[in-house]
Amino acid sequence: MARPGDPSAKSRLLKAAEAVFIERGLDRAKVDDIAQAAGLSKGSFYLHFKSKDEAFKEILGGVLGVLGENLGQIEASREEWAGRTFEQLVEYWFEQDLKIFEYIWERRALMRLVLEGGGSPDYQHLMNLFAQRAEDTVAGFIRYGMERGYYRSDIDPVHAATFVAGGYDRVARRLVREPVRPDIRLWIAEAQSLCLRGLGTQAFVTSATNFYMKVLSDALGRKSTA
Amino acid sequence: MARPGDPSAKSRLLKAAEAVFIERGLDRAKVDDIAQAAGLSKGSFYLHFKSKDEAFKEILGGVLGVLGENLGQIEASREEWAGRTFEQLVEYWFEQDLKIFEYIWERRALMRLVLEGGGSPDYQHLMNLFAQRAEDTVAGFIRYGMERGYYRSDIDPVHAATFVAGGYDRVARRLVREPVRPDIRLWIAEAQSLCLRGLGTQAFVTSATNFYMKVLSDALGRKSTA
Amino acid sequence: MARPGDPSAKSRLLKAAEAVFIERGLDRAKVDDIAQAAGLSKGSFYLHFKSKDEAFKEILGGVLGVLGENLGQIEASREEWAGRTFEQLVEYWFEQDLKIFEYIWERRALMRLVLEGGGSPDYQHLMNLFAQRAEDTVAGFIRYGMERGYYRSDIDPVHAATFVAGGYDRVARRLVREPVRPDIRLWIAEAQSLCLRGLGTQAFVTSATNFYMKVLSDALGRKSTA
Amino acid sequence: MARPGDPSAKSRLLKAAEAVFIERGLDRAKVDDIAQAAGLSKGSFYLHFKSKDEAFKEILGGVLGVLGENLGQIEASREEWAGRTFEQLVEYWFEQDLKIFEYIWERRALMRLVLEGGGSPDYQHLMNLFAQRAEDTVAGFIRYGMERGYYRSDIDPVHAATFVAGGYDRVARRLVREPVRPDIRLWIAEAQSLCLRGLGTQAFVTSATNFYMKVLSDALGRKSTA
DNA sequence: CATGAATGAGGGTTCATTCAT
DNA sequence: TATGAATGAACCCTCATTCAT
Repeated sequence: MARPGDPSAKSRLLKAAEAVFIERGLDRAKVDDIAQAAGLSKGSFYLHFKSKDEAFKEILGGVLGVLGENLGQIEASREEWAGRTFEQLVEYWFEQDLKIFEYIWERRALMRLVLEGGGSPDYQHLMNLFAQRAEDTVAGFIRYGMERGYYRSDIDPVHAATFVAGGYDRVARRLVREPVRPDIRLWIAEAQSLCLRGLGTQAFVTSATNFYMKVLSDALGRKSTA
Repeated sequence: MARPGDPSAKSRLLKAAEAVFIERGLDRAKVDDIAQAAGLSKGSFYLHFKSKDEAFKEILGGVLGVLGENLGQIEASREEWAGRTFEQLVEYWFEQDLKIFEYIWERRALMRLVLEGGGSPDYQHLMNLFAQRAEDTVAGFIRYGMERGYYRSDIDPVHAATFVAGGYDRVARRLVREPVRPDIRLWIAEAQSLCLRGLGTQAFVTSATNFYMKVLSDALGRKSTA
Repeated sequence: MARPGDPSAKSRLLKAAEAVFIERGLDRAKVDDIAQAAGLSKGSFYLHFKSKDEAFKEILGGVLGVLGENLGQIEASREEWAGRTFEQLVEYWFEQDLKIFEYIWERRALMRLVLEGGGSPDYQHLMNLFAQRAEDTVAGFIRYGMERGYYRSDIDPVHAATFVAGGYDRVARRLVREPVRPDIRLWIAEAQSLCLRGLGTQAFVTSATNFYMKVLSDALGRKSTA
Repeated sequence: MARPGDPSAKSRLLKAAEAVFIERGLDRAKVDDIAQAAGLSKGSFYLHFKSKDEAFKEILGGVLGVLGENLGQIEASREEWAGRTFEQLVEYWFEQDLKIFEYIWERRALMRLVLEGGGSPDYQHLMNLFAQRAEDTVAGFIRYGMERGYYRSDIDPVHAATFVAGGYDRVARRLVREPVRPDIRLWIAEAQSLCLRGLGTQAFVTSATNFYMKVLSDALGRKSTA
């Protein structure tokens, strides 16, 4: 029996699909279950998606898109950096990472599915595409930092970016598996601190350390009161 | 066509099944692939297992059995505890946990599959059974400790056991996802230390702390030389 | 969304349906394609036709109707035949057949679909119905011819009609598959000549032969100048 | 319920598939029907064919293979032609074409399906491949005939082959639609005669004409006695 | 009348399971 | 015991048809 055209149909299907994919994985997720979870029929699913895989790709694209936009914003903001102090840049970087990791945390169930290949190896290339994008962004930063004298001049930006991006990836993979919300600020502070200590010139490291010390002591404060 | 009866057939099938389950998950694992990986035919698989699920259950039962045996040994050894000192008991406990977690680490690929439901929710109850068993064992210990005066007398052994067993479970889940072998002794020391500090009487904690201090400083030593 | 009521809607749909049926066959023709080819929506299609099959039946009915009308006209004209000469009758018969075969040629793409069952055996009975109708008409003629002494008296009109109708059918089937327009007059002359030679009395055959000779020599003339 | 392994299963499936394809076309043919017509289940069909299309391709490949072999034999026999007279060559050519057209006639139901695209346009390219092959063979002949002086020297072999191959194709297409076995010898004689008259030098045509006259008069003899 | 989102039966394909050899 | 052809349930996807707007 037909229903009135419902403009929310697709978003309801996406939501339902996400839930079912998260619960059962790409393979065990039945299109029928997704459709019914959205209050629709199997046929309707195919009005909005070419295939089950397509729906998964769209969900995947959604999160990768948000993450990509964040990377884009960071890159776009580079022009404004010229007038800032070390401390301001470190803080800006910190806030950006925080935003990204908060998003990952919020959508951790899906992100976990995504990071683990969606129950299928067929989508690894999308992840790889995004990983490359992230690595390129990191490489751009490292080059910028080297030009400004923040980072040591003997660094190979590409190799360093590979390493740093790999580190972030690992942190994200751990984050999505945390049973309870960890202190994300602390995680980031640790990761960034590591990067800075690894890459930075003496002056920059000293400068940045103050910022991270504060974050860490705040974190300890939170921990001890928690 | 027929091959000579091979007594190793079943164990080869189990090994092959484990490998294929780990690689592809329960669903994507084809019986044909398992049989061929064991150098046998699909038909032979069914001579040894009632179904694919049965084979999975048997593998699952294997690891849970080993873990269960460990729990059994601990429980069985309780009679011998009477004549031991605090320190000896703590050390004994530590060694038992170490043995269990080493086993989990060795079979981490399979354990991961197991802990994550084998790619299917159908086996969660087996996991739950084992979890209950572990929780009961823990509760038994807590009661024993309370009787002996090691643990505070205001503890609810069941609630406490739930919490402690949950903690261990989480540690195991993290362990099976570690990309490189972590310092398992350190992990256990931290977990046990937490339990003891949470549960123990003052005297017992002080006593045990020496042991854990040693483990921790050994761990730091390992880390700094690594 | 809604368009103004358009009285041409149904005829546009019929035209579009015919085109799509011819191009893709009954099965592969999608209602959506038909509707869009008519500049309408799927829903509109169902305002005018109960089903896709119904639309096909209507198209089929259209051509069979035209052909049937021709048969009807021939039968209805029988009263006027009394006053005519052999030659006039032969010529009249020739012109009627010509009209029918010209129509078949004009609509050969559709007729081919029709004659081949519309890509589906479900409509064979409609064809059979028409075939029966044609055969009955032929039988009526044969009886008329026998009464008048044109045809031999030892003919079984039903059997003969079956044969003759089958012959015509075959000619039609061949016609619709001709890549270029053949000399339809010639085809008819040959078919009719065959019928007459098979059925007619000596006097009638002689009489009619003159007519066919003329057609044939005209045909040769056309061929030689073409 | 399992049956004993039957080595004839695939050939029975092919036979059944051919029958069902011929009866219903590629689209309306259900795999289930094919399997059951072969006394097997749907699943068994997929033991022998990757897909329904694959089965069709295999059948198609079978007939095109036989036809291709015939072309191959003709080409391979060219070395032996040197010592022969015109008449012998013409007769040889005639017999080869006869063999091919007899085969087409024997398998006309399938050939018709093939020539009409199998109810689907997806296999046209296989037909086109074969058509090209045939055209190339014809072109080879024309070149040979020109070298030997049988054919006029002002011919473009490629263009001529295109025309001749197209003619043969049309003859085949008509043949497969004949309701009763036509006089294939006559058809070939007419086609070849046309080719020879179109292509041959005066001497060759005269020479060949005798042969064809004989075939034609035999055909008339057959017709008049039939 | 027109629309197009919604429906669900139908059929292709996969693969766990059976069983005659 | 070992084999692998045969089976058929299950699930994805298509598209004719319905109906609220």
